[in-house]
Amino acid sequence: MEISDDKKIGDKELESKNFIHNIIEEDIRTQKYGGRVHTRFPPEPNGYLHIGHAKSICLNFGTATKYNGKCNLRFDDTNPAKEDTEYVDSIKEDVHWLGFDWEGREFYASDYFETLYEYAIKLIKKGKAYVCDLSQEEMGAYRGTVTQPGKDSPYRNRSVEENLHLFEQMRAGVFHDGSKVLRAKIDMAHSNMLMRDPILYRILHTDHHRTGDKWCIYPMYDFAHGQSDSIEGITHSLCTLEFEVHRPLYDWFVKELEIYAPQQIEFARLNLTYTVMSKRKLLTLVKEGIVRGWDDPRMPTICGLRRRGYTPESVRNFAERVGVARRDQVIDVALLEFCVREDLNKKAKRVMGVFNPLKVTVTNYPEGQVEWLEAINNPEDETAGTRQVPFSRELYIERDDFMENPPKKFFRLAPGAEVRLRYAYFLKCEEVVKDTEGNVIELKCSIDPASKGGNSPDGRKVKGTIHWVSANHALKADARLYDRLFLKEDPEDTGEDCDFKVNLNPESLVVKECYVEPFLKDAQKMDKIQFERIGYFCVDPDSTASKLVFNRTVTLKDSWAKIAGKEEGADNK
RNA sequence: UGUCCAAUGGUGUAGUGGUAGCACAGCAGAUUUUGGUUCUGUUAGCCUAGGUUCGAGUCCUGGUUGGACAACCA
Repeated sequence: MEISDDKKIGDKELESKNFIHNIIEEDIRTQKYGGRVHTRFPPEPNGYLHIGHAKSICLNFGTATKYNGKCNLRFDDTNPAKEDTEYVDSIKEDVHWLGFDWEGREFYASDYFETLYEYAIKLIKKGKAYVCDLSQEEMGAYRGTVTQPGKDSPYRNRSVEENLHLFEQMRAGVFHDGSKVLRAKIDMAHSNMLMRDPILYRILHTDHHRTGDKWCIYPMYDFAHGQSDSIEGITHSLCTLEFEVHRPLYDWFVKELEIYAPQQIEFARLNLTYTVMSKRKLLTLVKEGIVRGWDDPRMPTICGLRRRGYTPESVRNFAERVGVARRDQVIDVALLEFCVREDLNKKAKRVMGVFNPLKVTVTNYPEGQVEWLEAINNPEDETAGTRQVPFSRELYIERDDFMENPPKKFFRLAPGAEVRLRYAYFLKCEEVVKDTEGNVIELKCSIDPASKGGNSPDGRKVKGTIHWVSANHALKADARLYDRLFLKEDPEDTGEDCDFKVNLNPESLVVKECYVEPFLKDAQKMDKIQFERIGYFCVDPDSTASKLVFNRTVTLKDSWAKIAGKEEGADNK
């Protein structure tokens, strides 16, 4: 796979520093690893990647790039019961989409099963590991608690020969699942629970997605991860804070095994307001049909963000801006939204689309006449060029752009008021047509023919410019208006006996039919556009030749909504 | 009633003993054929009590608050 130019990593992302970079620069200075920098991104292939993983991906790959080092993609596949190639494929796609390349260094912990087995033998021979027959419940009891020391297993003092023999038999499939484990012999009274003779291997007669039925014993995370780092020559093993307590064990293994020692450095995982991030909760959303799947545009998964219309650059920029530190972080989702607006503002073509149509008849414009008017595709990018937009006697404008009794600061259309139709004419409202119930159903307006293109030769100013489409030329399309999935900043902030689902936003998806200009008829799936004055959208893969489907990525900032909101608040006082 | 980790504006993040800075959010204004963008200004911060020092956000000690740790998960 090639990485296209627009996915290349920008200089900006290489400039900033964090505490990990400080450590690395010191290590380079002291030649701790001969000046090498080698990181890795180590997902377990048991689920889809989310924005939190994106932070880790950007940190690991970005750090390698910054210091002319390397970053491996390594699948931590030591639990065959949960893992699958389906996830391997999606993870590779997502990492690549983000703009990173592992240059063929695609590794698997399962690649090292044989070496890991030999490492275990070495530990047994040193008297540092033993086969234990305690049941799961018994082992729990022997382990003690965080405030009380554990006690030694009765199997702790088996001879090296017996342990060797038993471990060989474990591998040979002599024992059934759960009947025996291999444990490290460390200290059952250690203040760190993980050092109380942790399990190295368990028996699992389950086929592995890569090694098939070759193994019926599998290494635990702690015995596999650090040694995999060591085998790959990783210098800085970056992981999240919850692995901090594992570090003494990580160091213990490389020391006892007398192998190359990478260093583990922990950083805070990413949390977002109005968002749940745990795999379990995301799975709940999918399984219960609350969202349409892992790539539902409301999901914080990378594939969800992609379908929502986020760009790799915007996600990378976000990862850069959130920073890397050791205190828990809850990032305002507004920062994510800012990042995507920032990128899309530079890239998205502007087009007009009407979401809540109100019919306008231009009474002084001849029936049947059509003019094609020139419109700028992107004021932020001259190379985006221009397009032609059809104008005719019958138009649709946005219902919100007309008020019969407007407040002072309302610059849009009102009886007797004049606005500019973008790229077209000044338009004046002459008459309001209502149905029998008093609802406004149509506006009869006139244009100033001299103002064609949007400026009047007499220098007359209008304060408002509104968007429109020609009724007979407009395409009907579906718009999926996405919003935050949860109503509360902290979805976990629930009453007693409630779970996060009580905080779901019932309007996180509103489907609307809209009218868009004919320019869009050739739009391709995943194309990103801005409907002027509305928001950024992308073309959903569900689109067909006969009907386009647009996903709202994010709204435009709306300072009118703020003003209007304040007026309303004032009225209520 | 344990061990470890953390604490800087609303949210994040810099500051490595010497004038607390940046981003987002907020507020005010300018520009504008998107009430978008852009630009300008502005509100707001070192958890606490001691100690070391000429000088402490930074170093030390105690406290407070928050987090992690008792899967044959990773």
